[in-house]
Amino acid sequence: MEGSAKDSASEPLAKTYDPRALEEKWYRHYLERESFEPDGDRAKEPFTLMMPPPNVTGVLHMGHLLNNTIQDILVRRARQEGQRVLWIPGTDHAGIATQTKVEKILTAEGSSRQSIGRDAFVQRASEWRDQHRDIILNQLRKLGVSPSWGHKKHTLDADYSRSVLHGFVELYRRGYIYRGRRMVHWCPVSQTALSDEEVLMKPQSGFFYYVRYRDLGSGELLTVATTRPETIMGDVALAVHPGDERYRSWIGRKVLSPLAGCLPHDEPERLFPPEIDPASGREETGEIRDRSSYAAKWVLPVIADEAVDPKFGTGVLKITPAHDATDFEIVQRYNGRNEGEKLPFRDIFNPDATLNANAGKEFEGLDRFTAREKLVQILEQGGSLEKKIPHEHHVGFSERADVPIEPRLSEQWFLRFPQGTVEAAKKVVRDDLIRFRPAHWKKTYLHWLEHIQDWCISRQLWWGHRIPVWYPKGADRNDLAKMHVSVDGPPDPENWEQDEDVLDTWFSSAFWCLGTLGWPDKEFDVYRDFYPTNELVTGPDIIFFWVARMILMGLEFRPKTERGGGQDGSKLPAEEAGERDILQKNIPFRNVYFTGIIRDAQGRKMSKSLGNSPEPLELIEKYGADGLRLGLISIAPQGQDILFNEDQIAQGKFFCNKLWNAFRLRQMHRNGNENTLSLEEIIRRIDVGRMGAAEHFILAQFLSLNRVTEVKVKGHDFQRALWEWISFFRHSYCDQYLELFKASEPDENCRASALAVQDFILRQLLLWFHAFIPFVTEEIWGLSHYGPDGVCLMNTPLPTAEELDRRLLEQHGEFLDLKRIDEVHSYFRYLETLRVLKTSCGQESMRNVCIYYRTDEETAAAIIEKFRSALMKMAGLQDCQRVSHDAYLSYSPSRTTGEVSFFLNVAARDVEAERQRIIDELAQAGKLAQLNLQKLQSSDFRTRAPQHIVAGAIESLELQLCKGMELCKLLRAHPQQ
RNA sequence: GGGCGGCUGGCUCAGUUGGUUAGAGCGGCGGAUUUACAUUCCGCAGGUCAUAGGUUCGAGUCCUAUGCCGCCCACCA
Repeated sequence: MEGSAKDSASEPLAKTYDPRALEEKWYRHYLERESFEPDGDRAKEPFTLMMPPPNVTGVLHMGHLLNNTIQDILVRRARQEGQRVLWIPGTDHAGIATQTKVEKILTAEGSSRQSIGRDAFVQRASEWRDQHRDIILNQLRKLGVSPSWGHKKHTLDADYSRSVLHGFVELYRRGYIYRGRRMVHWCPVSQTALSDEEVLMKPQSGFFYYVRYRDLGSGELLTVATTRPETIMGDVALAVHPGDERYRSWIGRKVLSPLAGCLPHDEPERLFPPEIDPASGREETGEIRDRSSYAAKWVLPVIADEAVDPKFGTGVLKITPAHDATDFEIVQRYNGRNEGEKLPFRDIFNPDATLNANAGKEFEGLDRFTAREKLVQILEQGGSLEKKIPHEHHVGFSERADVPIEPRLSEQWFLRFPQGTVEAAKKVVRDDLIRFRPAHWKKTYLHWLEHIQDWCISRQLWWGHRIPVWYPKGADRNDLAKMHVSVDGPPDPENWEQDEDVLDTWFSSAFWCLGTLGWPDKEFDVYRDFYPTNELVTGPDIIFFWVARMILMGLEFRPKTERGGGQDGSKLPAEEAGERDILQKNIPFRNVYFTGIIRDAQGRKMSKSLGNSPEPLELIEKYGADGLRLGLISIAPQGQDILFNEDQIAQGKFFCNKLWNAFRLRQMHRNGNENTLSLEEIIRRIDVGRMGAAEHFILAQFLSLNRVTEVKVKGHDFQRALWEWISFFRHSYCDQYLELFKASEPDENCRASALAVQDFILRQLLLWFHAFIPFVTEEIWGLSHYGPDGVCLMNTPLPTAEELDRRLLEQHGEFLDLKRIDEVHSYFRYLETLRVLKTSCGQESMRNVCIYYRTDEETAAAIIEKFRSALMKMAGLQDCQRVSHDAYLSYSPSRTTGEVSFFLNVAARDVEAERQRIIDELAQAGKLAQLNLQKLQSSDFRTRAPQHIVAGAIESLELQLCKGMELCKLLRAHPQQ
């Protein structure tokens, strides 16, 4: 196999890091070995993750990249920690979206779904789906994701469909699913009902039309304010608040619609004569109502209802019960109260939101907005329009079709979640049995459950799971006793007709954690130890659509599994709703990680229409999957929106390159007897007695970081841990340690020990970074022989910090020398001071400068002498000499750390500037000293602050005073001439 | 109308239970060098931590109010 060892000698790393070839090579390698399938070893703890199934109609976007990168990191890390990982990928059939796509194709062919019929349409849609279902998943492979491809699911797969239908049948049997004629949100474009969640409220500027209705008897006028005058033909009453003094006398009276008599084809003689006697109005009304449909249409009673807000508009509401949810309820209440007269529910719209025959000849066939204009014109001409004023209000839009929805009265299927399950769903999240990250989404989730509404789950579409309900042919469908509800249908299908509707796609997604594992069939046994799942990674925008509903379904069905403990199919008894341990076993997942939305540099949402989204595959091409993954994660704070910046992605690639080169350097220092580089071998090769100070320094830092970041990773704080490792590697390891290593000239034995320390760190770095950048680490791993031949990095466990500490201790005992580590810290401090000194005098490029230093502290002098050669190389010096403790070089540029002062052996170009700089620095030291002094002067501070803070203040004061003294001496060496 | 999140150098963000002089990356400016790596390294400039109060020996951090930006929920026709 390429990339793994053929012999024991190391293969050199190529001069340049080229992600393309090696990423492709390794992905193929993993697939061939089925490395992503769950390990068969049942002793290992299972780890399950369900990929949120992308829509088959979708294209890969930035959100997918981020989301799947996070998931991949989680599962790769779980594998490295010795867990048996099952990550199920899949796709969603996307009911409305797919149906719309296929219908468009049919339209282009001059055909339609109606003309080809249901079976042929479903066939066409299936074909289209088959062509597109794996596109996104295949694109995701380029990102290097590692789901268990062998367990791929699609929501319309036969087995998954059975799970969905079983869920429906069971919920029906338990009495939570019912059919009813109710007001629903209707999308006139898709021509289907929608759930509340699929409606988006958008602000719209329109008009408030004040329309006059005339009392049938007295001729008095009553003004109604409405935003939808086109529904006047659907009016069946006017309503006022029962307590509204202004209109009390109107209740029970009859008014004439302002449209009456205004239409050209209307028959004026049927109208009531204007001179009608008010006293007899009541009887006349009744009479005319009875004998004329015309009157029935135009004569409206004024009724009273609490729902009317007296303060809004004129306080009078026109009632169109077929086109407004509030009006519908008002009429229902009214009809419930009234034994005699019942108000009708007059529907004046077609399914596509054009007006129908009920609206009259003038309007039939018109679009609702055209009708509005025409109607306003007619009202104006008829003198019934009092005024129109601009009005800003919110209108519900269909999420998919982006058109205003119509409230529509229709026969639909609804799901009402049982209160016990709803309470349990609240509890599991409130008490962190399911942990939300970031936690603030808990409130949003709980608020939704507090106000949970019945869910309209039927859709008037053909593409989806057809509702498993059959009616006897020709019988009354409302006869519930005769209905057949089952997964497999009636045994004599020829005598039945199936419900035409399909289920909401989100209803089918609600079973994703169950159905993908084979629930409720026997097959579930195979996977039962994978439920409940561990993690869910998704966007907060589908918290209601998907997350909440999966939790509800999981708790409702309580599948019996190894990890869970529910009674399969049993109800969740209300008294158990408080039982923490039972709930713990029945949740569908334990952690939910909500990702942020990726926005463009200006903070706008990425969208196709704006064209502001980079092409994901191009990014991979440009920066490599590893670079892209690392860049993406490094800019993605937990749960916050992310402003996309391509420069940051480039940084990801730069890091991979740096890593690559650090290993090239290591390989250049290889010697012959380093064939195996197992952890054991590496530890053995560290010769503690010959370890340099630099190795003490870097190893201590490494071990400490290892411990600290492990805690962060456990808390899912990957980004923070990642930053620390990146910074350690770049700054501490490469820039500080390796440069020092290269600059010093250790003897052979010390050198061997240093290389062993490097291997110890590098090996762990590869393991640690592997979950983030799998390919480049795998490639380097293979070339460096850190594991046995043929064993991938992917299959190598990540040693814990505790384990590394323990193994070092076992082999070598406590050996880190704090004093020597401190020396290295001092070295870097002196080096920095020297660099600043050179730069500030414009001597950066000079390598022939000589430095003098003076110090009163012999330890400081010893450190400088010890690191002299490295210091000279790194700072670019020709010489570095100590001068006697009281020698200050006049007019020489200088810098002091307080303990050591450095002088350049050239005269300062600008003595005054040098003097000024010293004084500025002195002022700064004085300011800080003063600050600490002030604190110490306060007895409150001395008594109330903790001792270490007080001690810190004293120490800081001392430091600044020492530095100040030294600066004063330097100042004296620059006398005014 | 209700709720949530944010406000820290030019930009993007860190800043854990309050504690020495508020950090980083990018960008800017100035440099280095036949170097494991220019996909590199060194240095510099730049911040009254949105505003006003309060608590405290001590506030970017806690409390109250206000402002602005963003998001979610909501049947006011």
